[in-house]
Amino acid sequence: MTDAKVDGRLERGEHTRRLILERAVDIASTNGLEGLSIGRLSSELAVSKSGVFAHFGSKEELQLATLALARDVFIEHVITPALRARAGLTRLWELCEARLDYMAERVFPGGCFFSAAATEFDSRPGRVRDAIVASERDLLRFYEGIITVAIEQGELADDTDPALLAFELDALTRTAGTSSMLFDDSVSFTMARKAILGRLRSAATDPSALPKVPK
Amino acid sequence: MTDAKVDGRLERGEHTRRLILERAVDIASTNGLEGLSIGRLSSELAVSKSGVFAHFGSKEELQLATLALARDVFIEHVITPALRARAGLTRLWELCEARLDYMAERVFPGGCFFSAAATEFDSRPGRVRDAIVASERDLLRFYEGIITVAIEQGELADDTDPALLAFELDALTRTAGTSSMLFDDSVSFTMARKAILGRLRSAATDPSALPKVPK
DNA sequence: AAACAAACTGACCGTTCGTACTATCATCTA
DNA sequence: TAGATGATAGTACGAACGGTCAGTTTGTTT
Repeated sequence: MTDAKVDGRLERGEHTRRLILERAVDIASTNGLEGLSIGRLSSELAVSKSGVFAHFGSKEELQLATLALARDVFIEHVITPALRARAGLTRLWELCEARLDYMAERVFPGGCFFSAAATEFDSRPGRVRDAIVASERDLLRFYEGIITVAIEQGELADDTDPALLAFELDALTRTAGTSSMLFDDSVSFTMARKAILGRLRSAATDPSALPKVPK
Repeated sequence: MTDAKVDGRLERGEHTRRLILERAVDIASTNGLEGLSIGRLSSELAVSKSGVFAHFGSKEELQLATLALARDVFIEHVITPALRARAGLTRLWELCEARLDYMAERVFPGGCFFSAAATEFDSRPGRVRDAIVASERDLLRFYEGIITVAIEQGELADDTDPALLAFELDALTRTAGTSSMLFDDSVSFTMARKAILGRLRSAATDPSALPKVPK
């Protein structure tokens, strides 16, 4: 972001900041953003508590920074792969697949970071909540944009409601993630894939453009 | 449960226990089961901390008792109304409606208690998690049982997969709840209703038996 | 080598956490 | 009315919390 880099290498401060945040996302993914504590971070990283604290100035700022890193990771694992696919229905399906894979891969040890953060802060005002809301809204908008293109390209039926379809695909994917954590199995992913494919085929003008629904 | 009642009235101990737990579910619904603290409970209720503590013996036991009360409330607002409806497709639709209503009514100030608890504990072993898993499994089984009856009654297509349809309906409903909290609006419920009706009509042998999909 | 700023440490503050132990209180029975 | 029993209060504990601050280390610049 800033001029923190000096010929490709991170400054000292920026380096430990990264170390702290990488551990922070792991802790927060299992213990929640509120369960994330500066003391635990410092002891696990063998860094003084005040050293950790100095990087952020407040716990809220630490939470926001943690959220920002998690967002970067999400973009890298989900958004970017989708953008590599051909615009329209292909990209939509790739987005669903990439997000399911990202959840199955356990990129964060505690499951999808944003699903956890969203339910944790959905009834608690503040800047952290605002940031989460913005992220979730962006994600839904991203779905909707892709769906709109698919409609314009004639791949999805004219009467498809982009916001509604986005909601449905998001719900199925999101729930698959938490269910797989809760029940500690992967059948949720299989079901989500079936459900998503079924829904897309029912909205597609040419269902054969999509992978077959697995039995 | 036990002989705590004496001719219809609660014993002294059982009475304050209720008071404590009723406040506990409210706090936990917004702050999480881990964010629930004995100290806060005691100060808000003007009861000594040790007085609160004595009822449960440990925080974990308090969490389990809170969960049990939340479960009772859920059953009262969702399961019981569904059971009043005619078995089969009617009951299935009533279950979805009742659960959406229960979320829209904000029975708990922090949104659906179980959705929050599930994501909070989905990666944290212990008795609390076990209890949550059991509840969620019971709920899915309840869906599946109703779906199976609807198939047997010829209301849903023979090739309907009960577990898959249960997963889909649960996902749409659950996500509507957290989305409505997060975005602070009610369009999520409208979308969930549309999506659920659309899905049920596609699986129903006689779609006209279901309410019309609202525009 | 001196100077300087940024990074980091260690000790400490006040508060709250869960939990323990003992004493007091209310209620019912003998 | 005396005693027993269970419910609640009071106090204290060690640990962890977020946060402060003065001082030391480190790396760069001159």
